[in-house]
Amino acid sequence: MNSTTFHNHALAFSHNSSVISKCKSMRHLRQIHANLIKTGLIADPLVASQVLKFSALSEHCRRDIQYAHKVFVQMPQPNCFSWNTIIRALVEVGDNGYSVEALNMFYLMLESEFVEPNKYTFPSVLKACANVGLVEVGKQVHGMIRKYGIERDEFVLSNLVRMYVLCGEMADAFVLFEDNVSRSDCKKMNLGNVVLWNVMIDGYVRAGKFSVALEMFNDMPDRSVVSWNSMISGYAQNGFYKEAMEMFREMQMGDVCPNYVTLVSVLPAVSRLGALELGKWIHIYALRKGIEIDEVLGSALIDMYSSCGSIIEALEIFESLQHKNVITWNAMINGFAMHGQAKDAINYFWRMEQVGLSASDVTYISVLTACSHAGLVTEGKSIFNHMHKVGLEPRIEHYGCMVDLLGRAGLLEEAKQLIFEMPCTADDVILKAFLGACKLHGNIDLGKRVANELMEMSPHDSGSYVALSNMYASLGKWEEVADVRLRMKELDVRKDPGCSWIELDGVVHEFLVEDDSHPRNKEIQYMLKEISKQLSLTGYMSDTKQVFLNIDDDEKASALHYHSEKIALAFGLISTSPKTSLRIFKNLRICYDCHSTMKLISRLYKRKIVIRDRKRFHHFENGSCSCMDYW
DNA sequence: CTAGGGTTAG
Repeated sequence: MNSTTFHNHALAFSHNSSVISKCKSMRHLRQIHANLIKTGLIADPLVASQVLKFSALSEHCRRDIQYAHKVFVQMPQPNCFSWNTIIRALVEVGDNGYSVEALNMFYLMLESEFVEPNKYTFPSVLKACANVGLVEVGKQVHGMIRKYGIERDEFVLSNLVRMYVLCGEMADAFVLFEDNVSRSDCKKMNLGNVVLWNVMIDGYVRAGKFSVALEMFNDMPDRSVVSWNSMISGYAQNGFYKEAMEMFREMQMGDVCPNYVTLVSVLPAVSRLGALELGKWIHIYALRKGIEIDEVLGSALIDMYSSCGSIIEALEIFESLQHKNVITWNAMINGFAMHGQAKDAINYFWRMEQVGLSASDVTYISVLTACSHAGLVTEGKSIFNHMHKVGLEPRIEHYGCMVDLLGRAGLLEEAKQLIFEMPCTADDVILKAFLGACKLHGNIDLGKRVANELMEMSPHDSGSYVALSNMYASLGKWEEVADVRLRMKELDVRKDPGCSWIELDGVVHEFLVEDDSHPRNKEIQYMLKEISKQLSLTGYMSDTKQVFLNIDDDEKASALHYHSEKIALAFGLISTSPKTSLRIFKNLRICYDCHSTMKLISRLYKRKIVIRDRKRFHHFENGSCSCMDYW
């Protein structure tokens, strides 16, 4: 190559390189690529690498791994950078990547005599091992890393530890972690160090070892936003909602600011606890901080608002989102389902298909639940059939919805038939739905059989015993009730304690059945007496049919007055100014008596009362409930 | 060229 052509070449390269770096679409890249082939400039490994890098890893547009692969295999002598690029692209594409392909590519790289893997190669290779859970391969790779003497590189090291963590080998991860953390001076706690702690914390959270994770979290010298996020999402995903929210609160006391992921992680906990005030704060925080409300954060907000009783605000978020994916629609449809707005759920279900998104299996669960809670049998059936039409195989959850839909509507025979006909074997949830229907429609014979089957299936689940006992109680068969209770005692099965909570000024107050532990218990008790006095003035008689105990009517009535939602209600009434609406949450489903009481109170005290029970919302206003007494 | 995320039958 003489100096002129070299000069031209260098010019051409810098020109093409900048063209590629400004490239915004694969279409555009193809044009440039074609041109490079025509002019022969593609022969320059640096130019070819740029083309490869764009098609494999561009962040401006959808990557095209197939195209990248074609570019790569046409390279006569790919350099180390090219190998690293294609391996990383293979690991990163899609959800779990083409990890096996990436590993195969890595093996080819090892065989190539022109290149050696370097510290940029191994992070991707380790990720591939972790993705497919190949610890043995990971260990071999670990050996190679040692041989190359790059084990101490912070990126290599953190990926190495993460590989062990994701393969469930916490002991191996810990050895590496400890070796490297104790080695470093306390003075220079660098970023790589925080990452190692974070990876370990994440590992313990994944392994369910929350106390170890927390201990490490407390011990670590420096916490980044990721450290907080790992703890928060770990708690939230494992049902430790209070802990997740507590962490989030604590985080705000410190100097690390919540980011996008923090919000997305904590919102499910806020939803489950119904902490609307905090949820609103998070929404405003995102707006104030300029955190983009995309379809992911948007879906979490929709779920939060609808789970906290504010379906209108949920809808506002939904409408405001430019990009909506299936999960966004699901969150909205599920919101309608929870609020008993079955017609809306169904409308949005069809609208979703109109805008070209196909409903997922989750969508069907939500829309079928909506039909079930509203008694829309015909609609539910046709939507269930629609599933077949679009080629979605109903899962047991869908059959569960249908059994519930039919059973609730009193079509017990049809429900039973479906249980026999469905391709999967009935699980406890299906039988519980059916049992609930038997109970609702007073079919004691069928109910008894299902309850017994259920008790055999899961003898330590209190549900079947309670349902059976309630069925007997409603028929006044006290001997049988005592019998069921004896069986429970023998097997040490306990009724799930009812629990309700109410959020006032951002603080969640929790009440159990017959709870007298609240600091304002005296006033609460006084209010409860006042309520029952008011109720009896209207001639209301407690419905004691569903009381679990065989005691006399007076005692039963008082037992009902101490259901946790009533205590929470009394507390809400004495703690808020007149006309304020009250939102109460309950871990179980609301009982018939509490439901009637709430209706009356909404009229007597002129309060809107919103109750979220285990499954859905009840909006009480002026003596009636949004569920139209069908729940 | 490291770590963290949303919807789901009783």
